[in-house]
Amino acid sequence: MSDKAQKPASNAQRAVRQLREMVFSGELAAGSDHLETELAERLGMSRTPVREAALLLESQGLVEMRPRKGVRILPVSASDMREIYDVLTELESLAAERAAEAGYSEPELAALAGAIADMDRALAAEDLEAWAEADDRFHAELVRLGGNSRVRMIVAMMSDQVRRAKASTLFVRPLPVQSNEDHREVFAAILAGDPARARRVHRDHRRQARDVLTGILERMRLRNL
Amino acid sequence: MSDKAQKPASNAQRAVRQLREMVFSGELAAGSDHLETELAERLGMSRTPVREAALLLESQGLVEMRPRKGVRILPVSASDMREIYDVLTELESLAAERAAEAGYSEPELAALAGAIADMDRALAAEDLEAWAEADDRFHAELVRLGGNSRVRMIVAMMSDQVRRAKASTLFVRPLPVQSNEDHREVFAAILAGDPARARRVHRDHRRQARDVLTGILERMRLRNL
DNA sequence: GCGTTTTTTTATGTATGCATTAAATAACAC
DNA sequence: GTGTTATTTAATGCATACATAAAAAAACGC
Repeated sequence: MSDKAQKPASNAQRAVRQLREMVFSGELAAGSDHLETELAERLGMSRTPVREAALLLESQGLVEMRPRKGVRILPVSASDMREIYDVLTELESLAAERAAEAGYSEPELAALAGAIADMDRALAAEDLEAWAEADDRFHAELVRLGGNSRVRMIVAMMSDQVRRAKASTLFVRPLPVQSNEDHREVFAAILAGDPARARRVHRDHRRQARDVLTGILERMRLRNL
Repeated sequence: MSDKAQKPASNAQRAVRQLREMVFSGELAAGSDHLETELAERLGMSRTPVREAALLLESQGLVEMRPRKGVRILPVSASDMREIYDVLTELESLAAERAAEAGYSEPELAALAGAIADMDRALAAEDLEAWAEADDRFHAELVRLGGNSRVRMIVAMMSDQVRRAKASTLFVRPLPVQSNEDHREVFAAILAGDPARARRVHRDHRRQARDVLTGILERMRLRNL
């Protein structure tokens, strides 16, 4: 059903993928600079595809290219996080509303229900990594159901930007019990075909998340993300 | 106060600017394909900076690069337009809300008021071009006042995508009398510090615009944008 | 003629070379 | 030693060369 990459895939594409991985894993630390030549060597290719990849990542807000300093991995501050969450809140709420309007049948919402179930399981087992993974899945699926490809793209972009910060704060946050409640309610509203409720609930859910996360970030400002 | 580009500006930047112009002016028609070499020649530079520019424009959704077909200028369909307006509606409404929360003083809102005045003038003179320009200015300023740099970027991106379509439909649309009313009301709500009203009014305004525009596009589907 | 295979053409993706210029270092005056 | 100027170093931005692969054209079999 899902064959990701059968074809060779260009070096530039590989560079994008690998650089993203390196940023998310922290192998390229936030705030650090890296010369094009250095990155090219590390990826085993010439500067050209690396440069193209860096340009793309720059347009996505993950890095910044400065004339002589190299590629800088952009840190994410608390105020960045607030901005990003505000965007996510608006666009995901829209997606929730649209999903509720679309009148999906229960089987069509299976993926969403699956993500919720996984989050419950993960929460019970106190497996935060698994919870975070299922949470991502829930939000991605919600946006997919919203049926707006531009919303999907923008949300993916913004999610990338918070991914690092989320990972670092995951174990500092309170157990996301309320979160699971919220997700269930969004799901119920979509299934019931109640757009206004879906929007409102999801909106409040995201606002909540934003405040928790930015609060933590402000408190632990020592280390950059 | 505002010096755009004193320094030489790289070829790649020039390529971005010029290609954008060419797309907006229709010199590069929607749906048409252009080889990198051809564009490079037209811009008087080598393929490298042209390619970088095209890559950027691709990430902004203006063009698409297909392996052997060249750079394709993406057409904007009615359903694209609906997607884009939905995004604009959400994010600009947020900006309006935040602007109202910020409690700007009247002088700080001068640019916004200026845009509204210009729109009134243009409307009275039935100068639609001038009206469209002032309308753009109003929306850009509103988003600036919202104070979220990511919202600003995304809105700018989406606005670019509709710019061509707006130009083509400008003279088919009814005179935007209601539009001016709406803008004045959004302004009043911001000045009065009433976030909920600013959001609601702007939201309705955008929805309205979306329906008008997509309606027209669906009716005149003959020519691509 | 028409379908198939071979050859040719050509656009891209990538590597590489090089001029430019910013930064760093050294030289120097005092 | 410190502030200034000259020199060196090195990273980028761009041009260019080239291998690859896809499409177009030609050759061919029947």
